[in-house]
Amino acid sequence: MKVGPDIAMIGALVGDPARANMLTALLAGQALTAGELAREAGVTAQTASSHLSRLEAGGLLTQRKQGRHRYYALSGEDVAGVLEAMMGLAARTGHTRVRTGPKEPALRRARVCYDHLAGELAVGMLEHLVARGFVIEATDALTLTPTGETFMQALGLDLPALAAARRPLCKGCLDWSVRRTHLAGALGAALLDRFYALGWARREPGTRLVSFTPRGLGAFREIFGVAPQNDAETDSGGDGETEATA
Amino acid sequence: MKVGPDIAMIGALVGDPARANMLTALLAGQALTAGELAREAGVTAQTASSHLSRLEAGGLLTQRKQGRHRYYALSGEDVAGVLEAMMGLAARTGHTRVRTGPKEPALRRARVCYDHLAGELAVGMLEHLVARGFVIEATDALTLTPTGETFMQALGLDLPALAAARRPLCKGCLDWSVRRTHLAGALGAALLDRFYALGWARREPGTRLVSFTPRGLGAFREIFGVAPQNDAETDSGGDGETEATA
DNA sequence: CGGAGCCTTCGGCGCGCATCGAAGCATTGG
DNA sequence: CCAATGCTTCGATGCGCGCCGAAGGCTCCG
Repeated sequence: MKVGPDIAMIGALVGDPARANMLTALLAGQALTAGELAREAGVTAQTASSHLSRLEAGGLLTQRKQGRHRYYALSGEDVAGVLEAMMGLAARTGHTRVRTGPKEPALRRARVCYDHLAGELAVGMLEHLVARGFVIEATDALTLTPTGETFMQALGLDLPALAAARRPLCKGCLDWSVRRTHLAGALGAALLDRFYALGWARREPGTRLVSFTPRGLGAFREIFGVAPQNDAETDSGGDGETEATA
Repeated sequence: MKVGPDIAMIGALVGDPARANMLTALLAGQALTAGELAREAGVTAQTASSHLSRLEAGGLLTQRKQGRHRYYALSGEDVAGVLEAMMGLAARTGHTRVRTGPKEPALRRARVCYDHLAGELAVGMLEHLVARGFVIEATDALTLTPTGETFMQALGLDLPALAAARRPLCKGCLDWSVRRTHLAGALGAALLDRFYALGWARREPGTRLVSFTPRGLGAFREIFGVAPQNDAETDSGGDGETEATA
């Protein structure tokens, strides 16, 4: 009985602004040091330390010592998924400023979600994969079909290696901007890596932005049939997420 | 732009044990009164009231006045989705025991709601009554038409007696399985009684379950045109907690 | 109408915890 | 060895808010 308290613990962890800022910063997928997270959250190192151990004790974060640094990262993809879902909720319930910030549109277009692609492009991609029968979308479960495997291998993915990993191959992740499922899991991560390797896109350092080159966008659209709309540039710069404001 | 604080607000709402209990209680889908939720959360009515307005202000709950009760329900499927995702997280991080409620499907199909029928069967029945012009459904108000009166009398209902009662003849009542209105009021209660009398169905003692006999289900479907799908059995007893009562 | 049930608002109490200053370990580098 | 950096622990402070008792508003019922 009493499942309430359990989810309350998760909620309470996310419920503090400082911790929420840390978590959203870590949504970018890369591990950050305690100091960076403190700055990100706008609190002192002591306070951040307290928050971080709390988050780790709660199972949301993993920690790795390296030299005199302590690197923190989300403990898993599911954490990222829940956070994204909560962002979506916050957006829908309208208690968030709908005021679109300067770099919002680009984020909405293509960004990294933990280790895979998110945003309109990602949603469109999955949509296309499903339409062509490469992926089957049941309730909450995604499966790669045999023809889908062929397709992925043609893209240059090493499927056997992916299948060998303990990690689930396909997973759905709710996208907060589009409010639709996009592809996560080992396959989602591998695809994003492939896009980088092909020179189609690259990370904007310090942000969650994924910016596609014109050539990459063209290739992406040709293969995945995602609607055009050029997002083109990203102003970059900026701090690390959370803030921005005009 | 502060996306952090937004998810922090959601988190904080879920983060309080009392509120978390309310939310998980509502996760079953059915709307509950403020009092029931107070009991569910183990707090007094005043405290619950405060929590509920907070949850409503936060956009997680919707509220509907019905008589001297105030029914609260999750504001949408996405809220339920986020809550379940959080429960999943809590389960994974090992800070909880998972409890799966395997008694739900039958309840979803047909159950008693106070004194009338609820569940898919009930929603389908009202749908049919409206489609055939026996009942007119305005916003929040249901009216029995003359042809509807004839129909009810053909079923063996004593309409004059029902009309004589102080109790409103027709009333709408929220149902969670289809998130639609089903028929309550004196007519709804009389219909359920009639089903019992006809031997179509009977209560499972100690639960809210209403189990139809095969013959009764057939007759019901013939008359009200509700989609087939045999509900077959009802498992075990279950606790019954939350709700019910008279 | 008056009484009862359901719920909300108001006021005050008290705990929890986020926060920061200062000090204590650890690691790196000279 | 000492100094510097990165992070943690300790202690104290203050605010937020969860909680309930009491009182008021609605609604239903006889």
